[in-house]
Amino acid sequence: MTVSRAFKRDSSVSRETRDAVLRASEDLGYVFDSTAASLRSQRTDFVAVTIPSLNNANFADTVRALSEGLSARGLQILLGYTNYDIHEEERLIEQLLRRRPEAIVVTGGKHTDRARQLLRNAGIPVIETWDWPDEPLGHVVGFSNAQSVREMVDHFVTAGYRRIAFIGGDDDRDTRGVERRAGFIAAMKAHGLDASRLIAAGAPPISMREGADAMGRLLDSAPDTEAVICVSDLPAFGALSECQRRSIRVPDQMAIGGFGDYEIGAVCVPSLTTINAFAYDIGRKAAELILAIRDGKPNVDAPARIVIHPELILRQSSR
Amino acid sequence: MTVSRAFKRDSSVSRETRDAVLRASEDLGYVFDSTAASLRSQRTDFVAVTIPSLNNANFADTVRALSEGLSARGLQILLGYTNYDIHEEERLIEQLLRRRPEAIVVTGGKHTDRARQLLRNAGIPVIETWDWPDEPLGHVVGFSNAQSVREMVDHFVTAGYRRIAFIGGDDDRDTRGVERRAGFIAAMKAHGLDASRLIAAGAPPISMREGADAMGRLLDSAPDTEAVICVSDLPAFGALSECQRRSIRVPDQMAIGGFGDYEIGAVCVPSLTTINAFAYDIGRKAAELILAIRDGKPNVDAPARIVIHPELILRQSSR
DNA sequence: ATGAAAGCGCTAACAG
DNA sequence: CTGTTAGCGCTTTCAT
Repeated sequence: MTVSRAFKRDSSVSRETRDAVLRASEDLGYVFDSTAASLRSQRTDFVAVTIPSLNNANFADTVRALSEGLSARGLQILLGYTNYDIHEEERLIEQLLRRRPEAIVVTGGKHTDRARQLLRNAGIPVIETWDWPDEPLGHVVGFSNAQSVREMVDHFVTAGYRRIAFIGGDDDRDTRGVERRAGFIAAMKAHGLDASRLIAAGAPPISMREGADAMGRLLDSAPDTEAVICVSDLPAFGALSECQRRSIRVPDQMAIGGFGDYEIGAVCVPSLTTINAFAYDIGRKAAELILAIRDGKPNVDAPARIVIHPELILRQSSR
Repeated sequence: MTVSRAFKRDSSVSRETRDAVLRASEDLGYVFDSTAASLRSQRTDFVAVTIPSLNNANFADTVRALSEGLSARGLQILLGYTNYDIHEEERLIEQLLRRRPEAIVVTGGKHTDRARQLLRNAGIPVIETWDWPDEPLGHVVGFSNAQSVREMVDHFVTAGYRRIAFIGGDDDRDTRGVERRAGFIAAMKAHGLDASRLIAAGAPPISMREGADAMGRLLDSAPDTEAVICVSDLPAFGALSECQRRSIRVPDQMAIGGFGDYEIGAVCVPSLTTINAFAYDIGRKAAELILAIRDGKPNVDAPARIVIHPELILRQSSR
């Protein structure tokens, strides 16, 4: 018991005793066993997190913020990626819950029925992010992807663009991408404009290369297009690069909009008009929420609805 | 016991019994407790992985390959990031080892003395990656960063460039970056060339923006520079963008080389000469090694020395 | 094919 | 400030 207390810096162990314990541990090569501690105390200090892909700077920012916020309090992230597939997500959630995390943060608001049931029954805080679900499972830190793109379309129309295309994924796995496309279509129709210039760039996540290829097809098939909105800054940069290869001036001959405010959009020439979804803030606020619930803050009984307001950033790729 | 066997698909449980158990579990909302299983069986099915940063496509590729290779065998990754700091790495390794991972994969070959001791005493396979340490702790899947950059310098010199600069970090935290700079200096000196055009771009990881700023300072202070080699493709792209802003033609007036073969280098205009370090292969081979050791393959008693051969990729940013 | 007994390494609860 | 007892939920081992 004294060793146990010494390791968790319990104030009832004298300084000398604790130092002696820690010194002896170092000599013996003893390493504290969290597995046993977790079993007995029923506290794992794990927070499970699922993201669609590791190779995405937006989600990486969210996870980084979560990690920074939670590690300060001794919580460790148990990370899994779903590859943009809700069935893979279901399997992953089942695996993660077996580790008895104390909270779970998922990306997106669309899940299989069984995943929803697993999450509801888990008895831990569930936080859905990067989305604004109709029927949240618990807490939400997110925004409407459709609404964000609608605002960009509105801006483009106000700026005088009429023949606007959308470059996105060619299947419905990326639910945030689907929402963004739906927002594009709804906004175009609201303006009485043709919403049929939809270019399928490949399976999500859409890469720079796929964005470039999609731009090539768009220029071949609908050369009178005046502007294109892309599902993320990555294909938007690819589209820009294709314009450069074809000596098409951006924004004079073609305006381009992206999504996500990736670093590349701020640095490239011309810089990219985009939408900042505040990826880091999403993670930071999710971490704060988890810690508040853990501390039993009085007003956290009701599920939180933390809304992020994505910001339209106007840069050189549009006028 | 029957429930326990049913959950691990033990053949000695009849089909009907197993199905009944699984159905009842679903009805009751039972979720298997891996913590208890781990404690009793002394097998956690965890593999610990440390990387400098989550927001880096190269390391993300390595982790993705690890994850894909290991999850097929039921192993879960316990990921931590060191923020390019070996003291942070020491703290992280200590935390991770408490979870009793069955192997640990670390990025880099430089660690604090205490971290080295912790890793040696852990009694699990240790794999150092992305480096070629003088005194490996165990297994290695990596390459010499210095040698890779030397080859790029050799190529640039053969192509006729003489006044060559290097853009890298301004402290020694990123040990791979330090190695790359050392390789640059050694190669320049070997050719009898001036190796003093070293631009400090900021604290690692060096961003696109920092690369652009560094290029600006280089052009201001040493406008006769003919070529620049960057510690990664990210600052290399930033440097390219700065040249574009100043209407400096690449590669005619300035050649640029990067490192890491990030997607941007293949897509941007002009495309970037770079070095492919085969990030995905590093993770894949580390995963294969872990599985081979786990299966007790006969010839895995000696520490593995798996060498990756980075490849120089010549593109439009150099001639 | 199924079950009983013991114990993995900690910590909660209680005692002093 | 330190120690004793019991037990977290599984799996190992042995028995039937």
